[in-house]
Amino acid sequence: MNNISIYTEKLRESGLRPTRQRLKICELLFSPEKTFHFTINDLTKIIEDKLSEKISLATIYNTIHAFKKKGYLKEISINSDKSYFDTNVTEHHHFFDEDTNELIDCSNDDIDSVNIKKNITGKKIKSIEVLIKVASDNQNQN
Amino acid sequence: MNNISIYTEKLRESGLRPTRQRLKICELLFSPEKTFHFTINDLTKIIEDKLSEKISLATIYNTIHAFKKKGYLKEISINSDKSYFDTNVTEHHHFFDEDTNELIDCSNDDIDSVNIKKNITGKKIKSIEVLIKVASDNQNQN
DNA sequence: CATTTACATTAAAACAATTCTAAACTGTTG
DNA sequence: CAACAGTTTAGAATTGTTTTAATGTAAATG
Ligand SMILES: [Mn+2]
Ligand SMILES: [Mn+2]
Ligand SMILES: [Zn+2]
Ligand SMILES: [Zn+2]
Repeated sequence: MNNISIYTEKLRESGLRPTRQRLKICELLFSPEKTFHFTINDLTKIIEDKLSEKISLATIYNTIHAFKKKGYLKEISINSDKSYFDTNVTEHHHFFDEDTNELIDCSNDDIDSVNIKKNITGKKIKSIEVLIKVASDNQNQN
Repeated sequence: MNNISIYTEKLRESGLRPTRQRLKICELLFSPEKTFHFTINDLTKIIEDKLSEKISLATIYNTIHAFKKKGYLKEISINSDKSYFDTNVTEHHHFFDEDTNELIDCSNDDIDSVNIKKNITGKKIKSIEVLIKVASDNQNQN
């Protein structure tokens, strides 16, 4: 099947024209069968190294932000060093491996649903997400 | 009671000598009856404005990091713009008000305890924390 | 089809948070 | 007091991110 037209649609939905650069980014993000987590730096490296392409940082940031705004990507905050993005846009929880700095999806089967009994008055709950930090047993957790 | 000796002890425990600047920081962090959340920028502002003191940024960062390492402060990741710190070092959950960018402790009474059924093999769970993002009902959530 | 216009890409500059550096300072110890 | 270890500081450097402004591209207009 023609993925290009899917990417084109996603770009249009995000308010962007389907350019060569943006289609390349789409291919990296949306063609893998499995969802994954990445930083802008990861993505830039892949574009440079694996694709031997050159897409300017500004274009990468613009495109990623447009997708995030539209809901085609999710941003995950693990630490304040950098932003992580997630191609799995469903509401879900994460393990964060402090040894490897790796972010791993927590299947809904692996956790009981979280029940909030009392909310802030006048506010609506937008999301409930759990972050489980893990590390090797015999590790010094700084 | 003499808080100074408590602060001195905390500093020593964190591997730092009790200097005038560091004791000032201790007072701001540990004398309030209620715990609170702050950014380095918040803290710097308080020192400058309310205390009319001048403590260099480097000293502030050093001291906060030493306390964090020792476990006298906790770092909370909400977004990647800046780090939030918490004087409540117990494991607990947070509401984050997207309208005001305010971080609010979620009392343990307000949430059922989170039950993880399956963990990553060979890893130990270091913490389980829930982040509940809230916003005004009639708000555009970008 | 030529012209206008809107949108894109880019390199580089600007920016903000954080970390590092190196020199001056302080307090303790021999 | 002299030597030393640790501290403070201003400012420089670094890092991730955003903005700018010049140039390019391609859809829309007539
Ligand atoms: Mn950090
Ligand atoms: Mn952000
Ligand atoms: Zn995920
Ligand atoms: Zn808290």
